[in-house]
Amino acid sequence: MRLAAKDDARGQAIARIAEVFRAHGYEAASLSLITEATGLGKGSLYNLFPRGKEQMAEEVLAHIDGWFERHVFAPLRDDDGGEGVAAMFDAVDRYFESGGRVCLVGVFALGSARDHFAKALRDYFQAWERALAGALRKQGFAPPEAKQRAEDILLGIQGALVLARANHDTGVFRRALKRLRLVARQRDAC
Amino acid sequence: MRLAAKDDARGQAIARIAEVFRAHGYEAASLSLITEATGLGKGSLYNLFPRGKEQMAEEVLAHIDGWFERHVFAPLRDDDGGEGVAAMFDAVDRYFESGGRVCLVGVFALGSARDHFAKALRDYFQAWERALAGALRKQGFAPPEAKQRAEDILLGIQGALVLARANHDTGVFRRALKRLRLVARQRDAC
DNA sequence: TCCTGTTTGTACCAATCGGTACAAATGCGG
DNA sequence: CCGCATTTGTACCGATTGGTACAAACAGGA
Repeated sequence: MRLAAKDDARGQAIARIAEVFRAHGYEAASLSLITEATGLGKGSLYNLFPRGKEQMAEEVLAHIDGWFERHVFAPLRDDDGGEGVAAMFDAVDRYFESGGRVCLVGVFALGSARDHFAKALRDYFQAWERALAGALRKQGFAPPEAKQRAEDILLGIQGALVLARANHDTGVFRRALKRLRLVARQRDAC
Repeated sequence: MRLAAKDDARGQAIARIAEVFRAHGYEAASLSLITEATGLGKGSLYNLFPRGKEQMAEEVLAHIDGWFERHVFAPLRDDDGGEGVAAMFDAVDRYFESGGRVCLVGVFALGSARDHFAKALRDYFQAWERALAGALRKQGFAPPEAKQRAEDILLGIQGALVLARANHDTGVFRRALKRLRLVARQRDAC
């Protein structure tokens, strides 16, 4: 098999595995679920990821981090006008399917897998918060204010995902996102 | 054993089991973990909870719901001045140990256990939101505004718990709670 | 003190867990 | 078309899963 094809297979597998982890958490994502979701047997799975489930989770986290780096963090950092923040909200809305999809990093953070992947989880949220705070500063917010608002926005997104999933209602997420867009713009919003 | 003593044993067991579910989620909370945490063997466990893990989770959820009903929802409903909302924030801060303890209902909501306990999860958040919205209306907020702010406060608490746990930092939770207290009071806050 | 119903520890169950071994199937370079 | 390395399916491993069976230990009432 060509190298590019192998990378393709890896990429597809990682995407499928990510959805299993997202829906079930780390511990409950059994190899049989992963086998079913990917169509790959144990042989293939352990050929692609010799260190097993742990490596799968690491690569899934790296994959997500890469996606956010490309579609969220980088646009925020390269932002000159105010369109970086707006782009972030658009990307977030698409990524989480307006609250129908949950945050894998949040799922890992709440479970007992947190300790094992502590660094990745922390890095993800910190990178996000720093990029967002930077963009808010460029919009004229004072540094402490920008940092506080960035934190509030991240926290609002995560909370909205929890409530949306608990209530089987994506409306919560959509309303929250609309309000958080204002928090990032208006000087007098909370 | 006297009936009161049996109820005592049940109560203690439920509290211990709750912490296991809280720390590990539903699927990953194995009977051996529960045995260890409670000091009760399988015999005792299945004597107290004949339907096994499922029943334990149900009773844990009911126990939590009862606690919030007594310490949060009822004070909110009986509120005449503004002290009901303040009491809620105090109770929440204590209960979640300033972000050091996670929300079991949130953990269940994010995991695959959500579908099995869907009603309990939904009821918990809806009861909370309604009680809080009612208290906010009594403080003079228009009904839609009160509902929106209640939702934002719940969502903020859940999000703060996720971030606090991901970052190993209870500061996020404390800052969020301070800000949310303002959201419940100030007319011009977001 | 005996009797009876409850509580508890232990052995056991089939099923599944994550992971390994390895031979057969596969695909590519020559 | 051949030879060789990679990829894959399958059988298997010990450990652990949630749950059951049941006899021994225990309790309180008479």
